[in-house]
Amino acid sequence: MGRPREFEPETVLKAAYEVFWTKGYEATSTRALSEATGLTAASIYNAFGDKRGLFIAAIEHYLDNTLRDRIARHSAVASPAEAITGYIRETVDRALADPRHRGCLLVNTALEVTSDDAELQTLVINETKTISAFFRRIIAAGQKNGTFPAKQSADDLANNLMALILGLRVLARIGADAKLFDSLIRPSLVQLGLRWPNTKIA
Amino acid sequence: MGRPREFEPETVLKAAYEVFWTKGYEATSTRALSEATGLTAASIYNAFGDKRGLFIAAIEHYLDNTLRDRIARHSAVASPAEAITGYIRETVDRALADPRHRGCLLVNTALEVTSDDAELQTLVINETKTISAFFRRIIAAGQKNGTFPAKQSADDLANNLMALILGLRVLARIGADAKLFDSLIRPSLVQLGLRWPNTKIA
DNA sequence: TGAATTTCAGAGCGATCGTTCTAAATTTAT
DNA sequence: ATAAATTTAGAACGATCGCTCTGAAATTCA
Repeated sequence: MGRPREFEPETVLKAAYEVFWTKGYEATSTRALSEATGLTAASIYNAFGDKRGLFIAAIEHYLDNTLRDRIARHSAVASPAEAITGYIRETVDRALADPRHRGCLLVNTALEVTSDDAELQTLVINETKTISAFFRRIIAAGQKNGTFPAKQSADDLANNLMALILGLRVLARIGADAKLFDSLIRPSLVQLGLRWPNTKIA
Repeated sequence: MGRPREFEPETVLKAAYEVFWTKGYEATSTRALSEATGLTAASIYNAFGDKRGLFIAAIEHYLDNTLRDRIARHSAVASPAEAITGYIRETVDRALADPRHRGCLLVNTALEVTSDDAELQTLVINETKTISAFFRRIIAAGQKNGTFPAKQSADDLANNLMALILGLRVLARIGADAKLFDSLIRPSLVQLGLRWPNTKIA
């Protein structure tokens, strides 16, 4: 019944989050979204309700493509040590590879939009919980099999890494370099008994 | 020569950064700034050039009042251990005391405005350097007099703390609680040989 | 006192904002 | 075929945006 949509939701959401990621929520106009997605304003409002609705859908798609995907891949790694260093390595490399220093859409959003938006606030909170839960699982497993020292709780160590990642994302946004990333990561890994080799410059 | 200004620059800048802090740069209208400062649009543009000019002046004033002031006060403390725990304690307490979860204006700005604004980008970068320089001074002194272990470089430890503070500010913005703050801070302090007591709930 | 100078108040500028409307196009169900 | 349903395109809506203009008020130097 009715005329079918002419666009692929995934393509549209990808295009949309790229714009939001680059310019921020407030600075992104609905016209810019029309241009980037190829949809007219009517189609956007028909499918997503309003600008904020598209934003939330786009963020969810972003999280599936980046953060959640990354956690899933590194959760499947056999060694706890490799899971953690691999995850952080990938985060750093991605940050260094982005010439536009866009940081993390989730973190950017957290700071720009959430002050009086409870729904977005919980969305961001839940993702930070997802990150520290990932770290906690790996660390607990590593402590159990003796890879990691067990003097501190897996909870504390995981939250410490999670906050460090958030800080790293802030620094990524303002264009920090490999040397700084390596430096700030090292201490938090040392206490897990891990070495953090310097990032090789491409 | 000419009519004198009727406003106190400090009062105006304070009122301005309160608005920017609460709503973000893009979401703050010049009319909101007029209302908050008590100045007419003409006066604002006369004194600060444009919205961005007022923003930069307001940020500078904010930094003097908060971050730089805090660093100065804790730099003057005799014991390196107290300097560091005191600084972090104050940061956490401030975050917990703000019912509006405004986080840090500097960090909020870093993520919202800087993507293609070189001037603001350097402003933010310089402040992160100020923070880690503060930590580095204290840690180096503590390592020299034997308070802190010297196995890791003061540079790495300082950058680690600085990034942790940035992450903490992100979490403050989305309303994290004392338990999470305590948890994430503890590991980075343990490796300095410091204890981090749980925040007492007021 | 009278130019010169600067600030203030408030209306108003064009541009752009998020959003909606009208109507044509395209489909499914009868 | 035809009715019902939905999506498209593109113009257009009122509101608000950052900013400026006009002219009166307030000061300093002569």
